Amino acid sequence: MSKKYLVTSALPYGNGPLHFGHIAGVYLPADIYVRHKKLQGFETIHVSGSDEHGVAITMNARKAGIGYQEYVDKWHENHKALFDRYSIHFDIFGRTSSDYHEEETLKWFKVLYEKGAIEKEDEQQLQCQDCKNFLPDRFVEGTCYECGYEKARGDECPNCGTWIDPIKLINPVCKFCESTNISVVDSFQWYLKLSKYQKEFESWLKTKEHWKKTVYPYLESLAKEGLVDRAITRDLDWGIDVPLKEAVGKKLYVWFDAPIGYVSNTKKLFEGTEVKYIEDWWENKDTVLTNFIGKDNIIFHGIIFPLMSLISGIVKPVDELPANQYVNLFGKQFSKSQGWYVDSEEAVETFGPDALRFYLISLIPELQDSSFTWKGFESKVNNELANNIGNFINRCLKFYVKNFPEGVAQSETKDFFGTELFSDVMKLSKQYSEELDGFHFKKSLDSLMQIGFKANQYFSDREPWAKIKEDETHAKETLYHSVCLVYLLGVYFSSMLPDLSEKILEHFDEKLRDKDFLMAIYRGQFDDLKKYLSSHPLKIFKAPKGLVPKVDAEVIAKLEENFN
RNA sequence: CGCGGGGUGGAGCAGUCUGGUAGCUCGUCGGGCUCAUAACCCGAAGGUCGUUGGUUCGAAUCCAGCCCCCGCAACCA
Repeated sequence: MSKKYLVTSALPYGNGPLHFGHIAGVYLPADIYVRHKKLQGFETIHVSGSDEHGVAITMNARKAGIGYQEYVDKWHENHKALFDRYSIHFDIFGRTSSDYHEEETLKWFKVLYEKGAIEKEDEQQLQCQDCKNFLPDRFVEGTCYECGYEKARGDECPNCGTWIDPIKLINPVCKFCESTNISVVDSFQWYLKLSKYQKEFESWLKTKEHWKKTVYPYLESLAKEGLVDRAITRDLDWGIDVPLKEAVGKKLYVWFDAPIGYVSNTKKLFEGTEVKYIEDWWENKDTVLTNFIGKDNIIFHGIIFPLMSLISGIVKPVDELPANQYVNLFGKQFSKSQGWYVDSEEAVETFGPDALRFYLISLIPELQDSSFTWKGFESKVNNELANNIGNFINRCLKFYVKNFPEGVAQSETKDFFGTELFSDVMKLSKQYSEELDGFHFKKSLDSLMQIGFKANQYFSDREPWAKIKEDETHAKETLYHSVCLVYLLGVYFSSMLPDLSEKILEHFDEKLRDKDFLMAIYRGQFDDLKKYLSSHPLKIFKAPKGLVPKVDAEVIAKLEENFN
């Protein structure tokens, strides 16, 4: 049985716009990986959806003066539309406020509860007596009992760094309604007893030593400190009801149900088909489960959800966790409220998906934070994508159409597949593919750029513009081989820059755009192509136009002004 | 002494596990070419690899200390 790939992207929280950090850190690499695996011929699905529960959503919906559902509806549509503009494709993009998700989540709760992994525990917490909200962490501010700083949050004092116990805060203030009428109330919540499964976790984690060094050592150190039980219920009026009689008014904590969203959305994807979402995918030993996430999610995807999976036995735990670091904006974290922000929707409307995807790939923070700048965007797109790839395709196709409008037959030239050029390109494409398999997106893109460089070098060395006057056969061969390279570039770019790829391939015969045909070439199998070329002249139907438009320096200068 | 990551020519990064003349892309400078999106090709300059000390015939790479930056710290989704 050959492998199949179940790829998930962190469910975007339905609470605000997505910025370049989300795109470059999670969704873009996931999209590229999925396209890559599909092109290689593996059965692959990309699952994600909106994460629509939790306190932050209730707060912001109230602030916006609209209902919770209406609020999350809005962001769900917004995120979907944005992904579409960036050509980020999901096989399903569902939502956690749906019935099918609630059903799946309750199943998990029941199984975990029956296995003794969930227990009720008493606790004290702050409650605002005016708005009646419970006040965990940052929903309360007050004076630090260690250093006297007046704006200490319920989780941490920004002044002295003390880890705050909110109950001990002096003069607490409710962040929902600014009331100071706050009292300590006795309460109880249900806890996921992770500490009971320390051994199971450690032996599972040992099988993940190959995970990258920003992930494995971190998890290892957390395991060493000992797993901590976590409350998975909340006093809220939005979310999934805790399915226990004594839990009236309590909801499941958003982080309990969010990762289950991967499973529930898969279920939804195959609804009404023969496919069994658990047996065929989530439990299948041939499935490689990969979670694309940002570094803030490592605990949930590297400890909590894997343990929920191991304990419940409902699904198998994650296989690959290529978590990325953060993309900053001019060196500082994105912050909508402080205006340190770029509207990613406006950006893609202005520059199109190819340019942005290209730059964002180079920013994928695989091992360390990276930084978005408009100047960087301009220089990367113009100097590399446009000048190297765009210009090569342009110079080559224009020359070809002008001088050989009827195309060139293979019999008129030396066999392309026997050339050193071809074997060089094969080496690079193999590298490209292997780097992608290992989640090394930047290096992978490098290999593609190397193909572009080889192509330009070949074209220049052979001087077809001069040869055409004295030795037409020579020029013909150069162009024939160069056009073959253009075609290969079109094929290889289909995982990284699908829009550009399509634009390139549009210049070729319909047969050469056939999906199976492309997949074979992507995998390095050229029999079909050879057969086609032996019986058809390679013809380009139209001169290229605006394949990779350059980014306008003046537009960039204006955009850059906002960040001085 | 909370945890993790990072500090490599002007910029962005690879190399560190498995020590052995410091590598890539961009930029800069010089040359070539003119088919092409003032693009492309060839060549050159530019780094005591954060810092101090240690191990070694030899350290960016191993060990110890220190300095600086970023993130996380499990109820920020």
